[in-house]
Amino acid sequence: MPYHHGDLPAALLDAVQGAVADVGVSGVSLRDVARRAGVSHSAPAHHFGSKAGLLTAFATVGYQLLAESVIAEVAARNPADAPAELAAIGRGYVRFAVTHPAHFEVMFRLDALDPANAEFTAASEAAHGLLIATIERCGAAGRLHGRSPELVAVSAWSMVHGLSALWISGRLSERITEQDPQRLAAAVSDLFVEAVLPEKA
Amino acid sequence: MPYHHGDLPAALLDAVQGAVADVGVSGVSLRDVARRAGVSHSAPAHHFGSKAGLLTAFATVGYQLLAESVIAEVAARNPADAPAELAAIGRGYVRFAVTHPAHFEVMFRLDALDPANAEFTAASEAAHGLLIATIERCGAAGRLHGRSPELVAVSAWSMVHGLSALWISGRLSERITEQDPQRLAAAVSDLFVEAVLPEKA
DNA sequence: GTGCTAACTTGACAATGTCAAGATGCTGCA
DNA sequence: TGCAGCATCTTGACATTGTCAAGTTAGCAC
Repeated sequence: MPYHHGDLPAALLDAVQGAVADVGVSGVSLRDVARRAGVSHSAPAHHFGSKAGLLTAFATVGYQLLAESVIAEVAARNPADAPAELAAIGRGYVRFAVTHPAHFEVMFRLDALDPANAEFTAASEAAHGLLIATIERCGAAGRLHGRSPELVAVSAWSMVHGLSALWISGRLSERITEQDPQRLAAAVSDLFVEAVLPEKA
Repeated sequence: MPYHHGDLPAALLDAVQGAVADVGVSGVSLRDVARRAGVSHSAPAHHFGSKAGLLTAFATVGYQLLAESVIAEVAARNPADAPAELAAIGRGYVRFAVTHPAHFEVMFRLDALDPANAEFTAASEAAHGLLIATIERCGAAGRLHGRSPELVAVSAWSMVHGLSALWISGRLSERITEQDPQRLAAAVSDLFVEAVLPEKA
């Protein structure tokens, strides 16, 4: 174990993921993260300033992973039109959440983060831009049927965000027969697009 | 300040609300709650067993308030049919969340709660039952248009839950012109009902 | 009044976040 | 090569926290 780690910040962010998975976000401590990375108890604070700084950096990685997941899902589906692309975005959003639950949970614990952090807000903004661009293309294709783009964007975002949050909380899977979150996400996304953005008015 | 408080458990639950509002869920401590109620540092643990016990009791009250808000909204609107009732439930859900953000946040911090608590699960179940009953009545009225009741229930729940969570997080109001969450909730609920449960297929 | 029991306090302990001070080793420059 | 500067990481300390054991107070049945 060399004195200089090589890339301790990255190792610490990995350790956060493990800690969240093991003890939940509320149970994460800087000292536990340090132990997992094999360094002294105050090494995390040296690199990230504070506990909030560490979690904010972890959440920033989360937004980057979210954007990657959405982009990958859209690319894989090669959607025929803008509404199909919106459905793919929904699938990508939920797929990110269920494959990276630790990141997802931390991303929305604003009271444990430093919301003014520039990289954090930039990453959040970038991910949100993907949604807005697709909604605008739905409008350009005449598929909003007179509805406000803002309203459609908020509704779509709320739906996939709520699905992700409820699924991760376990509250949803208790009350439903479908146990595959990906299939559920596809069904919910398709329902929204078919009902709200149909081909004919 | 008498030795016997009268109703210290209720006073402690009130103190939790104030503490969450002031310092966020992550910042709440048993000792701070005790100080706010004017009692010794371990009085909360005496009544609620542990920090998780206190927060679970607070979340249980939250589910009761949620059910009350939903029922009040339905009663106030006197909906003409089951889909209109579903829209009213959506409004009531979001209204609860924005008027009781502290309760709402704690209710879904499963890692800080005792999810096995019987009163907690019962209150959660009761609130959920309101949604399921209305969805079933939508089905009986032929308004599901062949869709699975489960899928419609999950979609509706996800949408209002996501809207509530995003609004409370502040992430939503930054990116939208509508600044009245009640109007936004009404618009989103109506959009869902009009698009997914229209009068004619 | 006299026990009895629930309500609450006091005191202690290990663990935590943060800060100051120190130790270590890389890196550029003579 | 040698050395000065500096980022990296450690050590040690302090106030605060959650929890538990033991003690104190007061309502209440008889």
